[in-house]
Amino acid sequence: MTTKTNDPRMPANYDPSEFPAFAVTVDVVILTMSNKRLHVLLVRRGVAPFEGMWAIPGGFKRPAETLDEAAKRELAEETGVDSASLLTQLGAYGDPDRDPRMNVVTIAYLAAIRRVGVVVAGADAAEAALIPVSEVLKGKTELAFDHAQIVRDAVERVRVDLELRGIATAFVGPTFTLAELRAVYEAVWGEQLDGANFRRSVLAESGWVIPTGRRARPGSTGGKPAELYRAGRMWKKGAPVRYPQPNDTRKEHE
Amino acid sequence: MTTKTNDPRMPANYDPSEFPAFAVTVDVVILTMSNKRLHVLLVRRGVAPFEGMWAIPGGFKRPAETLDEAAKRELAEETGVDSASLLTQLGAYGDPDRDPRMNVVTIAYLAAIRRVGVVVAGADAAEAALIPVSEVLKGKTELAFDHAQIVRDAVERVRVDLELRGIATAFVGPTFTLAELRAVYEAVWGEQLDGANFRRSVLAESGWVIPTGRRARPGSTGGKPAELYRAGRMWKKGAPVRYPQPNDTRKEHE
DNA sequence: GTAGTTCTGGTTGACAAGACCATAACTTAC
DNA sequence: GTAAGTTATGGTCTTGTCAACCAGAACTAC
Repeated sequence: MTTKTNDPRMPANYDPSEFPAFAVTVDVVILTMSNKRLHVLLVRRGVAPFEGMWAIPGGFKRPAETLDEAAKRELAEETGVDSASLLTQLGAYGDPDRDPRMNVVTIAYLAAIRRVGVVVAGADAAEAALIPVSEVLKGKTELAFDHAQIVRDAVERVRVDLELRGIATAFVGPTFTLAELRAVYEAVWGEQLDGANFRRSVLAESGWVIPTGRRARPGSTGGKPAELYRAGRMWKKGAPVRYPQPNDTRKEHE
Repeated sequence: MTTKTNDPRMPANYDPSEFPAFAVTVDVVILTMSNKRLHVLLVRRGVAPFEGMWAIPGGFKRPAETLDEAAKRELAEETGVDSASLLTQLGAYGDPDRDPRMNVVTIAYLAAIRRVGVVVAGADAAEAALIPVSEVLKGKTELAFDHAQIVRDAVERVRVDLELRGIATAFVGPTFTLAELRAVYEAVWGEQLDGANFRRSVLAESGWVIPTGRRARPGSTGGKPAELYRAGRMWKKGAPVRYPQPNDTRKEHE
């Protein structure tokens, strides 16, 4: 047992020159849409511990960089993307035994990217792949360390930020149809949204999406070609689309 | 010396046994209501650097404790409160030069307490006091390190969590009147709220506040004695009180 | 007693949002 | 070519929510 929950030698007041040393890593939960489902980029660990298991990419923070810079670097190393449309801090994870080797505090970041270009397997990673988040949430894909919890936290964060800040455009391309945008909401929330009402809500907030005047090519199944939009500036407050609240007054057939 | 801000020998791929060492501190932004205004508990630093300046309390994380435990410990050491009504992680701060002595990554926590009991000046702190947050936000009270930014982030967090999760009961006593609860919202948001509408909104959410049947003593200015409530369980989703949206700015588009 | 203050319940009007329908513009199948 | 299917987009209707406002109740101070 390596746990020393109560170390009697630990003084109540620390001497600044004699602090406990920690390793600090910055890990990034990289989310993207693929095939109408939310996916997370995972790497298969090539080294112990948890060798052979899936994990979210990351690495040690360098002393001369900020946390944001470290996250940006990790994202670029892993995907080749150098400018994420969304990259925010998610939280810190520092349980004593989360890494069996040593004391590690991890700062987790959340990244949303439009499309994964090259998926690079780094030095510690034997393989990299996009895994549906549902597989992770259901526990069908086990992750190393406490990374499953981190992914759960990341998805929950996306769910509320989608409603609160409307970060949906981070998941689609530079131009997109409203159906594509709606697919992001539906994938993250797991709810069907009415196309007409969605359109009205999104367009009501001026400056959120901007029509380009051009039209998309209809899909192979036909249909009226949709107008193409591009992302406007982001919100100041409130969001155009709300998470559907079950109306108790709806008809109760069965 | 342990500070090596730029080590050219740092390889791109780290060896796990040779990671850069960081000090990890856990600092707590302790907020409370006093005299109808939001206050933050600050300590005056007794040691260099920033000796004599105000700072938020905190200390080094111990290897055997979790981050949450560390925050709880710091809060107890500083205030004597052992069970905060609200204690959540706020974010991580790790800019390279935020501490001139060495590489320090700080995990900031946000605590809301009902009343400050004993304010203890610790080993590093010569003095402790409650300062109105407005003084910090306006820059009238300068803080050590990047603590001013941390306080700003904490207040912003409270503003949205008040709406999203209804954490207002964390700031009032075990029993309270609706006017007291309303004062929390008004202090944090800086907006006047209609008493009747506030009451309706709060009571609409069942289980959020529970009437005790007793009545408070009217204040010295008279008035009908208000009913006393106690906090129920917290929310699952949505909040009973929404941030007032100015209706006139809503019809700009078109 | 009257005046002032606070709490509490009621009403109303504007607006937001979901359910649903209708039509337009494309596809493929025949 | 026509018919059928699919998607986008605009419309209507109904319901619920919320802020503004009003009125009365219950206290204190004088």
